[in-house]
Amino acid sequence: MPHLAFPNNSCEEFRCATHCAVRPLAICAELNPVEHQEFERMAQHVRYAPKEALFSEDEIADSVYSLTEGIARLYKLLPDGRRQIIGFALPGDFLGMAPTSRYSFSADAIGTVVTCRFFKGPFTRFIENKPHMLLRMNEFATRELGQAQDQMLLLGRRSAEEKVAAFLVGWRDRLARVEGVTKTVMLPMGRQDIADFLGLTIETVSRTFTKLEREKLIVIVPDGVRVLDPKRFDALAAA
Amino acid sequence: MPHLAFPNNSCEEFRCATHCAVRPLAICAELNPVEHQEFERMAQHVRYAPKEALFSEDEIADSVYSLTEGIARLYKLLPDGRRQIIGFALPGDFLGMAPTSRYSFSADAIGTVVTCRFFKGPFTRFIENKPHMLLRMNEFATRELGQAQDQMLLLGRRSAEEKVAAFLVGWRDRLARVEGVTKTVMLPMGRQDIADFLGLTIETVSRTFTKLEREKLIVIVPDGVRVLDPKRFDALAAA
DNA sequence: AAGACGACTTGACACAGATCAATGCCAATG
DNA sequence: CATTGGCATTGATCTGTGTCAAGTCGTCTT
Repeated sequence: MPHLAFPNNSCEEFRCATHCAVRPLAICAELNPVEHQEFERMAQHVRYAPKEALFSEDEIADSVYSLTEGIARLYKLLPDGRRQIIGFALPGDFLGMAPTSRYSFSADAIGTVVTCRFFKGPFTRFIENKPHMLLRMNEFATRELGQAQDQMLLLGRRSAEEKVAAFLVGWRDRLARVEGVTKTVMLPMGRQDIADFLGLTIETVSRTFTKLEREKLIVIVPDGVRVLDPKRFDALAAA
Repeated sequence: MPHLAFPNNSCEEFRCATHCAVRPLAICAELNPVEHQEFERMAQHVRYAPKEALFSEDEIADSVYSLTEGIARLYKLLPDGRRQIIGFALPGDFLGMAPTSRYSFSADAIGTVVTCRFFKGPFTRFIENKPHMLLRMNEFATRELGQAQDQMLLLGRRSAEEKVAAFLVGWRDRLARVEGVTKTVMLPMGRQDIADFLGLTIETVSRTFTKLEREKLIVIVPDGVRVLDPKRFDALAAA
């Protein structure tokens, strides 16, 4: 089970300020030292085992989370069990804001995950008189909304091959923000997760990977793919 | 061409404070009188003819908009012309926030539309030291994000019949917020718009309407549908 | 009133992707 | 080292929705 660049070493016993590798990306990036200390005091650092739930749809949304290590899958279910993954959360991502008092989706760990957890009451009191923090939350929400809109275009109007190509390009670019640029794209999630993210079946995802490999656009490696022809590949993802 | 309850009467010559029917729903609902007066001074009240663009994807995003009358369609295009409608904006909705300096989607009027337009510079300066305004923007963004996630589930995992039923139920409930509860659901958008919203073709949408009518769930009327069996209908939309 | 136009509906057929079923692969386990 | 169980792949077939092509209906134009 791969953890990408987010290893298993223990986190709880350190102050976030001194170790948190993704701080510049996270919601708390712009806090001054004194604010950050107060923020830290509100935080619980929580570790989750692979497949463990951070929270589930329809539960009372009492907490928000800043993901610091690992990757989470965010999804919604239909009553009959059909699943739509609405996103994968990376270190630095902020989770748990809901339009109602209950979570509007479920989140669980892929591999090991570590979060900073904040109870909503103290968190709300902390931010509500800090305009720069509110602006940052707005930035995060707006970026997520943009991603959601891109995904609607993908789900509604792209072919299976375009979906897979666009997914790999988008994932590669998001990984680059936390891992730096790499030649092979790590895929910590399974084929079923990719299928449920792209609105396809696992078989179609598998066939499409194979097809892209036959066409010499990618090579499939354990836990990832290597992109052979980034030019042609980006073109396929955009079209 | 229907305008629902948002008639064509001129708006520009009134102050928003004295006439704006959707003020309680809008971004500016919680401003105190003095703030609101300043806010008003920054606003241009702009009227758009049917099919006219408010703004287009990739343009420099110099303004934000509060929709006060009429309905707008928000969409993204692929290079080959495939279109995905990412939402329909109703009075009270707030448009134009983008994750970059350019609009991430296009918006144009369905029927006649009136907006309050704000240039981004003054708008940002106005809100950046008003926590209650920033909180309200967060609420709006979070609500929109929730809608986008529901739509991903719809696009990725629902059948054509479920898509159409869920669309009608969702639209009916959103209309109820501005128009009040009605027995017949007005549909100011055309079949092609509905198709591009649901990730279907116009033919499939048309056939599905006909099928729902044959099954005595709805009656198709000019510019809308009447829901006959709300119980059974809501069930279909949820499942 | 006749024509033209745009929006919608309907039918026949095609195909991308789903479904069903078998097989392969490998890591964990006793 | 054989067995198990979880993924992933591949093949054969089916089907929901797309595509193509007529139609219908209502409204606007002249």
